[in-house]
Amino acid sequence: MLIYSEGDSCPAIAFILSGEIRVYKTGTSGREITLYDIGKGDTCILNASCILSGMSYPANAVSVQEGKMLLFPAADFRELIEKYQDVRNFVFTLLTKRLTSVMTLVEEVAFGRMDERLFDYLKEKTTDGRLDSTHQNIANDLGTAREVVSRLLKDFERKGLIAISRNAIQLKKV
Amino acid sequence: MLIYSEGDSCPAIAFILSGEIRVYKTGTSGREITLYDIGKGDTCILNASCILSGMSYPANAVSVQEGKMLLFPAADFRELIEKYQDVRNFVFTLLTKRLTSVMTLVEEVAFGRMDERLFDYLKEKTTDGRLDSTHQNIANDLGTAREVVSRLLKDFERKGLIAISRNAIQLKKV
DNA sequence: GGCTTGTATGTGACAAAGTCACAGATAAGA
DNA sequence: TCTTATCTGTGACTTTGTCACATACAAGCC
Repeated sequence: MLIYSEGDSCPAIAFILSGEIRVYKTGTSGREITLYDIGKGDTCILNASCILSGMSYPANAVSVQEGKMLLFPAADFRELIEKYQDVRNFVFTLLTKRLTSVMTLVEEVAFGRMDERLFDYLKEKTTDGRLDSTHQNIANDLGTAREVVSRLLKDFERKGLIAISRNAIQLKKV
Repeated sequence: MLIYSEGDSCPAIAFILSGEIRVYKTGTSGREITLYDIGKGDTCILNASCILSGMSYPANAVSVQEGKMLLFPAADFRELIEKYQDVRNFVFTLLTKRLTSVMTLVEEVAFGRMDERLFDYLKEKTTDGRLDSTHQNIANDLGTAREVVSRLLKDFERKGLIAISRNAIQLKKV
């Protein structure tokens, strides 16, 4: 489900109680790239920063896994920020973490090789050696084309690193 | 002059009085990409956020044009933040702007065509239709290789869009 | 002037990644 | 079983990045 689109204003700040949200950018050709995921216990900090700076939401957010979130009205959140130092520190820290992680993403996209990025992705996203996803979804996370993912995965399979089946990839043990 | 390297800690926050600073990332192959520039009146917000979150500097910063900056000790800055709402708003807003601009950079690097990015760069960096820079410096800003910039500029020249000379590019009027 | 040295630019050949077009394969329902 | 939608595979071609090397230009020195 779509939660925010680029250019939206933020009437409230969301604290994620369960589920998972993907924050991503879209290119003209229809390709997508995931900026980061937010899950249980996280706050959509982009939300917070929009509220505090009065700017509009600069990306898209969509729920990957259904879940619940607490929506805290913008005005009340501003009050919290004014009153409690801990809240301020929490927000500053999270904002810095996101800025840092997005900077690292720039580096990876600009200089990283696709095969390495894909393999790292598999290692990270896999649970018990298994990832249930389509090549298209993987491509949307990495910011590349579906065909590129399909080709590289086929290479990995030929090298005996993984096993491919429809909607799933099995990472083989070394 | 190198100001910060990736992993440095931040003992103070810098307010730029004159000159210009380039914040960039480096890849393993030696290629570079500029994340953003900061100039007169700007604050190195990455600095601020490191101070407030206790993290280390996640990029490199180097002075492009010599100038002066006011260094404000970290502890004093923390006090300022606690006392004045205006300072907090200033920091939140700047942090959000940077996060937004770096997100946009991800989009450009992931989906943009190099010829378009280069031409936009020329239009932006040019003063009175002239840019004094080497192909290598341009490549370092855009996150590509020198050869790519040289080739594309040659194409532009053949199309009559620019004139190339050593250390300078002249943008022709349409 | 010519010579040397360093920096900047040009270019061909090849590798990696993205685009386009289409062929099969598989799953889900009617 | 048949139809339809989704997912995956692949060849041909373009764009971008890498490597190797050839010029070209500027500045200082003899």
